[in-house]
Amino acid sequence: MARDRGTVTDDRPALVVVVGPTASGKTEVAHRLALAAGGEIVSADAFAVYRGMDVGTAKPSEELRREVPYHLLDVAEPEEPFSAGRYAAEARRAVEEIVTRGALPIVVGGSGFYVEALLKGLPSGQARSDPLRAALAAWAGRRGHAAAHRVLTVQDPVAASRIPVGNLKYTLRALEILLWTGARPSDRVPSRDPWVRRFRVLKLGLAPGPASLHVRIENRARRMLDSGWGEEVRRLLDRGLSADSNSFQAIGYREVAEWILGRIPRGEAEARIVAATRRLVKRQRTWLARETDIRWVDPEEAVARALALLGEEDRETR
RNA sequence: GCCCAGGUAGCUCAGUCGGUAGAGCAAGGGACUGAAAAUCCCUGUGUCGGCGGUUCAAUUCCGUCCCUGGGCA
Repeated sequence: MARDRGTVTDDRPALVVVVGPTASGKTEVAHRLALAAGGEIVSADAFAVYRGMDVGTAKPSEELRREVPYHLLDVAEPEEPFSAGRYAAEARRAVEEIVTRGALPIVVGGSGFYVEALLKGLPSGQARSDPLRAALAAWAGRRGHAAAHRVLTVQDPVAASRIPVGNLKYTLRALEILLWTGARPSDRVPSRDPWVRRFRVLKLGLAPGPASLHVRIENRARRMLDSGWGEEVRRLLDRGLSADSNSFQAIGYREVAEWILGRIPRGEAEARIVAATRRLVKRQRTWLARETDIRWVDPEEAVARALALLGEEDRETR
């Protein structure tokens, strides 16, 4: 890190973070880097945390997981709600343990919010209540999103002014913070969390060109449908997983369910999945565009560049 | 060949009692403080199938041709 140059020593352990849009090849890069550098991987994927959701989340195969330890995969049941807070806590523990073992921690994933929660932390304190959240949702269902927003405007005009009336989810979240903590959401300060400062962070971004990325997205959707995604969804439905579950909001699961239930042809499901993935990639790019500390590298050269950069930092800070 | 119904934004369609048109989806841009592969915000000029005619003015009325779907032969 630039600000560390000039210090006499920097014996902090390295922490590699690989980010990039879906289908950019992050998983492969991270895995090869782990093999080359003696690393372990910490997934930063909001849906790969769920057990039994493998094909649709493009989870690394059993073979890969035998070659390199993976963390933060399969840590929750699909029926469970999950959260960025829980992710950050467990991922930090995983990173610390990897370092204790003397290995290189490599965080990789496309959930920008989760990566941020891990590195920068979230506002302190327990600020989530599922029962309250359910009650607020039921209330808003009767009264409407405009009424919910009006209540927020009275209680916290600053927060309300930042949230469009149509964004019920954000409005309810703000009311939840208000009712649960008693503090105004707009008064919550971003945590000045020192956790990440104990590492030399190397943040790599992978960004294939739009044309090749689109081809990769199409191939990926077809490959996933060919590799048992239908059976996977069938198993989830058979075990009674509700389509309203958080986990079932992952791209493709509803579409695949409609396909295997005979409501739409497979080609239709595939086309919708491709379109949804492209929209996701757009949102991911927008998110990543504001990060200033990413070193963008060619996916082909990512591993070599990462190894070089890790070595360079060692030399500079020796 | 005849009879119906259509041909309007990339797709599905609405609409103009004649004054050159608008929704949803797609696409593009953006936001993002514990649901994030989620949620939300912004962005709509297209020979209104072709050619003629009527009219100050036609995508809108009339004629004709072409195309699509359905029916009858």
